[in-house]
Amino acid sequence: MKSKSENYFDQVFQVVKLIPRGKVTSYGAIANYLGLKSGARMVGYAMNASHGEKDVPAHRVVNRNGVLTGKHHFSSPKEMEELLEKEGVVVEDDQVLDFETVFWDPSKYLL
DNA sequence: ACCCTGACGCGTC
DNA sequence: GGACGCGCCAGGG
Repeated sequence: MKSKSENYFDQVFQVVKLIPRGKVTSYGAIANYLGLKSGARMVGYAMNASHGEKDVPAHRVVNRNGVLTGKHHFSSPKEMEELLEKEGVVVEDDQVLDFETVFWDPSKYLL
């Protein structure tokens, strides 16, 4: 047992794993869906731990602005936008275009 | 064992 | 309308 926090870490991982291909979501949306009082911050920390998780597409998680904030955490800064564009998500200047269109809200699409 | 920093978001000034 | 601070947790040096 590492710690109890791993519990909510796992919660975040589950949701991220469920993000459909070609869609993106925001840290806040996940936090809101999980009801994390601390907010998006915890989601961010959780993503940090998602490094070992192979099934966690962290590249589909952006901030509320649609900006690829965590791109620098990948093997290569370009990897995130490449992965997204590969899935059909248009990214320009580290920002997701048509963010509302490709936005996938867990609490809305996930019951 | 302590100090620091870090994938966010929102309310206020 | 822009800038700043707060809240919260964990892992690393």
